[in-house]
Amino acid sequence: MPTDATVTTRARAGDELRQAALEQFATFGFAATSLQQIADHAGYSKSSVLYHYASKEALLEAAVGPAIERLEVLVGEFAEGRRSDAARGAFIGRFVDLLLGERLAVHVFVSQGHSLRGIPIIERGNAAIRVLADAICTGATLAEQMRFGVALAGATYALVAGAIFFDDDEMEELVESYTDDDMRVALVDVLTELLIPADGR
Amino acid sequence: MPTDATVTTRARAGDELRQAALEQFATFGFAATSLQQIADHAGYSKSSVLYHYASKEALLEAAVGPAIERLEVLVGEFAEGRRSDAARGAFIGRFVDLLLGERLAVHVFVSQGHSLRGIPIIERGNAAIRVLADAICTGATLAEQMRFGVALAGATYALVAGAIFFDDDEMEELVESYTDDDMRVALVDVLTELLIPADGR
DNA sequence: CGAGAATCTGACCGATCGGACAGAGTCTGA
DNA sequence: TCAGACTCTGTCCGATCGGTCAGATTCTCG
Repeated sequence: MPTDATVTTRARAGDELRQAALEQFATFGFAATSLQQIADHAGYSKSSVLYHYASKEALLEAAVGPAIERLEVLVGEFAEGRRSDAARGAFIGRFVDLLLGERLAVHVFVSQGHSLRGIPIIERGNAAIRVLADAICTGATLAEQMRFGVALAGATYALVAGAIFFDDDEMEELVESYTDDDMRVALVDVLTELLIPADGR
Repeated sequence: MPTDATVTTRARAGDELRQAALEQFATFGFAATSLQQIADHAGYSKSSVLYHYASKEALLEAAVGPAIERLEVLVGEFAEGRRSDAARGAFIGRFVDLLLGERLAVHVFVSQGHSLRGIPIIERGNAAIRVLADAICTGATLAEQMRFGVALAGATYALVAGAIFFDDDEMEELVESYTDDDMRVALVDVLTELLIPADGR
C-alpha cells in the first residue's frame, strides 16, 4: 500500500505536466505550444510527457476537462429551471465563480474553442455553450439576447483575458491590488444589473 | 499606362491572398494556419504567397493592419476628450462600427493578440488597448472599470466570436436573419445603457 | 518584335513537429 | 533478494513547417 508520500510523488508528475501544459496553452496557444516546450517548462523530458499522456490532445483534455465539466453541469441546471429572477441570480454567482476558479482553462477554451474544433473535449464545451445560447435565445428579443451575450462574454473576456493581458506589464500592481473577492463582487453587480431588471423595463 | 482591367488584375492576387489569409487565421489561428493552406484556399501556390508577402508575419500584418489602424485612431481621439456623455456616445457608435466592419481582423486580434506578442502590428494593437484601458481606469472605481470592461469586451466577443461560432451550425438561419443594422442598434443600446448612466447613479 | 520587369511555380533546404520505441533506473511486494 | 511493474529518458522516424532559389511564363512598353 502506498504511503502518503508516495501518493504525492506518484500524482505529482502528471499534475505538474498538466499544469505546465495549461499555462503554456493559455500563453502561446495550443498549436503554437510544443511538447518539448511543456516538458522544459515542467522540468521533464518530452518522452515523459508522452508517457503520462498518450498525445498532445490527451494533455489538452486533461488540462481543460474539469472546467468543461463544471460548465456542463452549470449550463445543464440553468437550461431547465431558468426564468425566475432568483434562478438567474444564482446562475450569475456560480458562473462568476467558475470564471474565477478556472481562469486558465476558461481562457484556453474561450480563445481557442473555435479553432480547436474536432477535439472531443472542446466539442463538449462548445455544445454546452450552444445549449446556454439556446436557453437564452428562445423566446427572447434581439435586445435581450444581446444583453445576455454581452454580459456573459464580457465577464468572461474582461476577467480572464484581461487579467492575462496585463500580467507582465507595468499595470500589474494596479490589477493585482484587487482580490478575487473584489472582482467577484464587481462582476456579479454588473451582470445582475444587465440580466435582472430591477425596474420594469 | 495600365488599364482598369490590368489594375484590377494586378491588385487582385495580393488582395485575394490577404483575404484568404485573414479567413484562415480567424478560423484556425495564426500558428495553426500554414502558408500551403492559405495558398490552396486562394488558388495559388505557396511560392506565390511568399512572392507577394515576404513572410507569414508580413501576411498577418497586411491582414489585420487596417483594422488596427482604425482602432488606434479611435482610441487616440477618445483618450483625449473623454468624460462628456456625448463623447462617450460617439465613441460607442464608432466602436460598434469598427467591430462590424472588421469582424475577421478583430476576431484574430482579440482571440490571439495575447499569444502573438512580439509581432509588431499586434504589439501596436495591444498598445492601443492599453491606452484605452488607461483612459478608462484612471480615476474610476473598480465597479466602473468592470462596467467598461464587460461592455467593450462583451460587445467584441459576443459579436465577432459569437457570429463565427455559429457560422456553420443549425443556428445559422436564426443568426443570419439579423442584419448588421439590427445588430448595430441592439449593441449600441446595451453599451449605452452600461456606459452612460441615464439616471443619477 | 523584343528586352526587361512582373508574376507564378516546383524543387529543394534545414528546422522542428508529434510520436514510437527500446532501454536504463527506481520502486514494490512476495 | 529478485522478478516485475512503474517512471523516465535518448534516439530515431516520417511529416510538415517557413523560407530560398532558379527557371518558366506572361505582361508591358519602346
